[in-house]
Amino acid sequence: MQFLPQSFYARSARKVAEELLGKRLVRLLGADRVSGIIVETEAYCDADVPDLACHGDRANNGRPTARTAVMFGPAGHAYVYFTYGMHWMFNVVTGNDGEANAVLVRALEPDEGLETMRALRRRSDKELTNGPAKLAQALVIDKTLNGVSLLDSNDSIWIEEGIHISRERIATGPRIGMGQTPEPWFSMPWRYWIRDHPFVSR
DNA sequence: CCGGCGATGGTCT
DNA sequence: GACCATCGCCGGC
Repeated sequence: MQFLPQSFYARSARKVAEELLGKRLVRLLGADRVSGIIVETEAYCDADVPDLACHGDRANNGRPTARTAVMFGPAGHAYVYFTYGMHWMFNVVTGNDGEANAVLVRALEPDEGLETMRALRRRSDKELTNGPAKLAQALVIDKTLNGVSLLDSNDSIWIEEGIHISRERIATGPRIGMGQTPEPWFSMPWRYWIRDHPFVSR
């Protein structure tokens, strides 16, 4: 297996968000390998740029809280948080240790473990992983994975090399769900996706 | 099939 | 009360 090295993650969130497109997110469930190709991401708290859309900058004046502590830790770890009373979101920590940096993985193209995903999601195939909470459900991602390392297989979740995505196929735009977030953060084009891909979330 | 809308309901503010 | 969302239901094409 080719685990992405820590040096891949220890860069700006925007760079990592763009380069995660085409990589393979793998979850090991017992003997079952469940995986998908990453097709949509969002950068939060990019290095040295204040980001009021980001938990790490919005909460507690940019200081860590119990919820956001992992974001401030070393790159290459999972930041998993809970929202809307029922959904888990999977992020990867990027940037420098001590700074809040992360990339939200918003959608996958299912690859391995289709039968497992179908049993977990109970939806049509195109609805298996085309949204951040959907892919968390399809890969059984919850708070028990908050803070674990993605740099080896010890915690049954990691990211591998996948398929190459040429620059022409990458689209960018404002992030989803900005709500009352003020400008300029509301419109910052820190969402990345594979153009016209059927598993992108909207 | 697709878009709008209300309900959902834990955690942190 | 807001929140990095989804689902079921309703109307329309």
